[in-house]
Amino acid sequence: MDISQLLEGLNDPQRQAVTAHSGQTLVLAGPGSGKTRVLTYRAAYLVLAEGVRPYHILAVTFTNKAAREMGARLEKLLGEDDAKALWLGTFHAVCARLLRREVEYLPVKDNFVIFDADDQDNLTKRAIRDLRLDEKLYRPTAMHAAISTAKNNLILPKEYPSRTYRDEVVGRIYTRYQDLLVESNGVDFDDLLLYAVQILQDNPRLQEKYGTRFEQVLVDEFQDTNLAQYRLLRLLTTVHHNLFVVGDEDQSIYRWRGADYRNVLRFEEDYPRCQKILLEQNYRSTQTVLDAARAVIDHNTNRTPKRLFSDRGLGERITLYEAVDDHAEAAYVVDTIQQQVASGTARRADFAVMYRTNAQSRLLEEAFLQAGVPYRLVGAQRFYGRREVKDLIAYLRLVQNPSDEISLERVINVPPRGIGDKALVGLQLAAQGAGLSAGEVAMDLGRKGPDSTFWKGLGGRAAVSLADFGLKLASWRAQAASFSLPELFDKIVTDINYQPYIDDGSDEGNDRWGNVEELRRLSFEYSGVENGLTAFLETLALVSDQDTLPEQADAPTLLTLHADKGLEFGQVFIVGLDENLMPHSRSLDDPEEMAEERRLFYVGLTRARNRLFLVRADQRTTYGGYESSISSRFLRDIPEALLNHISSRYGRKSSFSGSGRESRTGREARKDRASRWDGDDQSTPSRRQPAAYAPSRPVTPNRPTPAPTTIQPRPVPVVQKYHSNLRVRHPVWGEGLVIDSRILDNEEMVDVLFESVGFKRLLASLAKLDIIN
DNA sequence: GCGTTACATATTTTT
DNA sequence: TATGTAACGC
Repeated sequence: MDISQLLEGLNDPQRQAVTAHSGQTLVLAGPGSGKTRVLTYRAAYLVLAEGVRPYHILAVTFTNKAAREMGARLEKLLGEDDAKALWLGTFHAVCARLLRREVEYLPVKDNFVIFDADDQDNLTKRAIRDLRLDEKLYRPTAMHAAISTAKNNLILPKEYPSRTYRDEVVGRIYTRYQDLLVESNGVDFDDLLLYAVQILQDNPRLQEKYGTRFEQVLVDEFQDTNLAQYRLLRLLTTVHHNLFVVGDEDQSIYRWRGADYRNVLRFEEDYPRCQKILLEQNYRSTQTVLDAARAVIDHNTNRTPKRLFSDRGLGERITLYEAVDDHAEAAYVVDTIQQQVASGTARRADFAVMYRTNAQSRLLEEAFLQAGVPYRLVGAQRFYGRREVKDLIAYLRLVQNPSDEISLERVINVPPRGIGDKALVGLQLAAQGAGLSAGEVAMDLGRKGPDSTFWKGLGGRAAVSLADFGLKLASWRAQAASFSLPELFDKIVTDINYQPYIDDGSDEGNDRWGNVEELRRLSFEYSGVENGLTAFLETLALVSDQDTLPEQADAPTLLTLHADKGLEFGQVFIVGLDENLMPHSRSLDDPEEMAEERRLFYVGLTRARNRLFLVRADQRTTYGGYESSISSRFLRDIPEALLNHISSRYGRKSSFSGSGRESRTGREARKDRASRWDGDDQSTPSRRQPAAYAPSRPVTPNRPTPAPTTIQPRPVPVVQKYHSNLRVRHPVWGEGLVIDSRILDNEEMVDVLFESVGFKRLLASLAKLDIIN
C-alpha cells in the first residue's frame, strides 16, 4: 500500500495526527470525526513510512469488536502477516495475554481461569458468609463494587482504608475475597489489569522487556481508561515513550467502572511536550443532529469545547414523541420503523433503538415480536448468562482448573446426584484440612474409592456420590490432552446425562438444549488449536456485549446507551427520556454522575447519521403498577427550532389525569394487555439460539419471515373500534397506521400516522376510517 | 436431599 | 416483574 494514497483521503488535522512525529500525541476526536480511521492509519503509517516492525506495535481498543474491525482494516493495508504480528486487543485481553506469558510472577498457576462478573458476585457472597457477616447489611453486589473500585484504583486488600467501621468490614471482605480467588486459582476482570501493573512495577526486568518490545503504543477511547489502565500505559512506555491516544472527554461514560476522563487532562500534565490535535469535522451526522448534541453537552464544564461541524447539510428535524405510556412508546417505535420499511424509505438495519437500562428492552422486544419484526439485541448475558451455558462452562473450567471452587459449587450437584449442602460442606472441610481444593479431594475419592483417606470422614452415602463425581472429573482431565475440545465437550455432556436434565420436551427445554448445541458449535473453532480449552475459556470470559451482535441481519438494533459507543446508525430512537430514567435516579444527587448522564445522552444523539427520534412516556410500568413520569431535563436543552413535536396525549396533564383511564389500576390495564398477547402463541418464535456469538433472546430472523401480524381485538371495555398497530385508510389522507386509541368522554379518539400527512388525531365517530386487513 | 411454597426484595450502565 | 431465599413437608 502506498503512503501518499493512504494520506490522500484525510483532512488536515487527521493527516497531522496520522503523521505526527514520535513521542506523545493526544488526539481529541469528536464523534464521527474519523477517530478509528486515524488510529488504524496511524498504525499503518508507522509500519509503512517509519519502518516500525508491526511486532513492536501495541494497539488497545475498547471492545473486542473494535479490535477485530481494526485488525481487518490493517490486514487490507498491511497484508495478513504484518497485521497479525501487531498486538491488538482490549486492555483486558492484552493483559490476559501478558499474564499467561508471565505467569511465574503471579500468585496463581498457569492454568488459572478468568472469573466473570457472576463468579465475582458468588465469590463475594462466599467471602461474606465466611466472615459470618449479614448479607442484608453488606450486600454482595455493593461489596463487590467496592472491591472492584479498589482494584481499579490499584488499592490492595491490606491497603484498603478503614476510616469507618463499614470500610473496615469492606477491607476484611476484600481480603477474604482475594484469598478465595487465589485459592481457586482464579483471576478476576480487575486482576487482569491490577496484576499486569503490579508485576511490571515490581520487576524492572519485565518493564524493560515490554518497554523495549512496544516501541509504539496506540490507545482508543482514552477518556474511558481508569487509573490501572493509565498506569499500565505508563509502565509499558518507559523505554520508548511513544504513546498515541485518541479520545473525547465528552464521550466518557464508564465512570462507574473506574474510568476517569480527567486522564485526558492528566496526560497533558504528565507529558507537557505532547502534541494535541483536535478533530472537529464530523462526517457522520446532519447539522441538526450535531446542533442538538452540542446544545446538550455544552452544559457540561471541565472540557475542551469543540465546535463540531458537518457538511452534510441541515437534514431533518428531530422528532420528539411523547407517548401515553411505555407500551405506546414501544408501539410508536415499531410502527415508525415498519412504516418506513414498508414505504421503502429505509431498511430495517438502518435503525437503532437505545435506552438507559436493560430492563427497558423487554417492552420493546415484545412490541417487535408482536409486530413480527425481527430485531437484534446487544447483550452477551442473553446467551452466556443462560443457566445451561454457564453450567457447561463451569464443567469445562473445572477440567482446566479443579481448584475453581465457584465452578465446583455450581455444578457438583447439577444434574442432582445426591450431593447436598451437608456433603458439600463435608468435602470442603476435608479439603481444608488436607490443604487441597475440594475438586482435588473429590478426584482422590473417585480414583481410590474406599481406600481414599477422605472416605471415612464423609460417611457412606455422600462419599459414594462424591467419588462418582470425582471419578468423572478425573477422567475428563486425563483425556483433556488427547481429546479435541468438541470431543471433551461431548464426553462431559454424555457422562453427566445432561440432555434429559434440561430438555424436558417443552419449548423452553428445547431452547435450552439448543443453547447447549450452540456452545458446542462454538467449541469447534478451538478443536485444532493448541491449548484449545484455555483459549476457549478465555474468549468466553472476555466477550463483550457488543461482540455478540450478529453481523449481517436486516433488523433494527436494540441496545443500551452504554453499548452504543463507537457505533452509528441511519436513524436512532432514544426512548425513555424521562426523569429518573434518563437521567437515571441514581445520578440525581451527584453532579459528576449527572454530567455523565448528560454525556451518555450526548453519545446516543451523535450515533445518528440522518434522523433522530426522541421518545418518552407519561406513564411507565415499574415493578408494581403504573407510575407517572415527567419529561427529561435534557430535552429542555434542545432548541425548539430543531424539534418536531408530536404528542399522543390528550390535552394537558390535568384533563388527562382526570380521565376515565385513571380509574383503571395498573394491574387491570396490564391484565388487559396480557390478554392481548394470549392466544397468540403461534407468533411467539421459539427462542432457539441463532448464529455464533449471537444473543439468545433476540430471535433474530432465525424464524422464517414472520407471519402476517394477527391482531387480536382488544377485550373491549367500551365500544372501541381501533387500536394500535392497525392499518387504516382515510378518504383524503390515504393509508396510515393507528398509533393509539382511547375512549374519552364516550368518544373514541384515534391517533393515526398517515404516510401522506403524518400524524393526525381523529374522532372515530366523525372520521371515515376503514380498517385494512 | 429435594421439591414446593411463600415471602421479600430489589432494580444502571459492563470489560 | 422476577429472582432469590427461607421454611416446610416429603
